[in-house]
Amino acid sequence: MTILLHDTLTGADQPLEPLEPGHVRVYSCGPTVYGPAHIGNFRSFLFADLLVRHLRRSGLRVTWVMNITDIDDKIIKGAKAAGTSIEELSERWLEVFLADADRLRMARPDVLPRATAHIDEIVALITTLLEGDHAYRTDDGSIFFRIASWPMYGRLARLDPGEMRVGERVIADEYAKDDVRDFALWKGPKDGEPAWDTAIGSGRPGWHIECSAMSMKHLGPSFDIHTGGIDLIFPHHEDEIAQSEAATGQPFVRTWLHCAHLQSSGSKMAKSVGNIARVGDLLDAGVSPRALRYALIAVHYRAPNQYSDEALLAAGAAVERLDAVVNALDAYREARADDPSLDTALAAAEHGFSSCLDADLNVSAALAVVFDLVRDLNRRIDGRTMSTADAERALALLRSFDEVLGVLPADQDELDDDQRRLLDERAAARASRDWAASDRLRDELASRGITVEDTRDGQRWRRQLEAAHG
RNA sequence: GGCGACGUGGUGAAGUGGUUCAACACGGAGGUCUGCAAAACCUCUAUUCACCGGUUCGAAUCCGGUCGUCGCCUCCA
Repeated sequence: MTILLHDTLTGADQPLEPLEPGHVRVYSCGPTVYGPAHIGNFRSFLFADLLVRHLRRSGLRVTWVMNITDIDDKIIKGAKAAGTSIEELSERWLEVFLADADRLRMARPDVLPRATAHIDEIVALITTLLEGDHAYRTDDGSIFFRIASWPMYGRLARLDPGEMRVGERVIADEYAKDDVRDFALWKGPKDGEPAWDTAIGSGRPGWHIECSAMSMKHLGPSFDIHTGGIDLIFPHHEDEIAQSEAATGQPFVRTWLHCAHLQSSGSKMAKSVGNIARVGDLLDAGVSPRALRYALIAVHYRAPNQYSDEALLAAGAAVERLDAVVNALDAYREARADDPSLDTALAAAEHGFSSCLDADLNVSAALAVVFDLVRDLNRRIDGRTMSTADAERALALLRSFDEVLGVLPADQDELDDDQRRLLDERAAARASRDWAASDRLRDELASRGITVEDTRDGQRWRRQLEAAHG
């Protein structure tokens, strides 16, 4: 089926038609590594992750690029404050970002290009813009993009350049720009700031130009999908379009995808609002990374996602429901003929799940399909109507869904020797109907993070939903 | 001031003209099963979709208005 995606530029759902059939090129605006990303940032990264995972599960090859901004005002300021070098600071926070991303099970992008490693490409791009008279130099060695040279400016954000209030709240003559709306491609050298000596002079790259340079370097002058948070539409992505298309004369991006904000206590999660939560802090406090991931991806990407402790608890409960059915299917043994009605149910669920995600990544509806299937499977488990092979096929489908969702426990999860011994002892105690010992051992295992349940298939165990166990 | 998104139950949240359209998850109340639990299952938990008009045989879904919320216009995922 056709995959439809809601393009910010046209405001319409567009069928995904990769420039190279079967191969989708995706660029996502990544983090500025000057401190720990908050979970609002991760909502947008995980939305891209969900997209990439769904495309791959749909049989498409995906090249996913996510930039790392490792030079900018905040990093310079942060390094100064911390008394370390810019390289040390950005390296440190890049590691934290990757660790957080791993813990939230974000697929690792195929390329994680860094701005400081692409100075040549940035300089080349700016040179082209200068030659085309789309850019100009100022006395301090800075180079600006000339918005007046690009009539399409404002299309993405639906802003009329003449009506824009840009400049009202900034010092308009700070850089002696021709027009207050013009934006910096290259920032001239300043005392105490890093600078690169290049063909266009000494200085450092502006923020917008790095994304143009790196996306086109790794994905070509035109590529399929560019993602980011809704707050990047203007000016960041607007500027990317202007400078990229002015330089290449080719359409930059086919489909622009923007996710709405993660909200907390009524407004968007942002450092300046002071309502941020961080991955590391939450996990240290015992929040399950799988529950956190679920909470961040379960709402349609274009709708604001209300984050709260309550939402996190609800997400955890939903994940546990999935854990329970996976566990039950795993333990299920029944020597009987296959139930032909199961395949019908599985096929319907597969179709429903894929269709929902095809429709502009409607993950809420896809999850509804999953939970409908879960209820059906639980009924079949209770009724012992499936064969062992049926249960295996059902489990395989749930694991297949999880290729996109990424919230199920790992497949090959094993108890350690100590836990295994306790579980075996408990089985023996139960065989001799020693309930006191059985209950004591159950408590013992619970204190080690293992929940034990008794079923017709014998003891069934699963890990409690905690950070340490994930 | 300009632009954009949106207002569905106790909470989060699907659904954008009619065939279960009020999904799904969480929470809550009962019940079944169980040595006890847990999990699971069953029943119940919005005659109603911000409000007011209109279009239509028919609207949560389309149109107009009102009120309200959020976002962008400035670094920002």
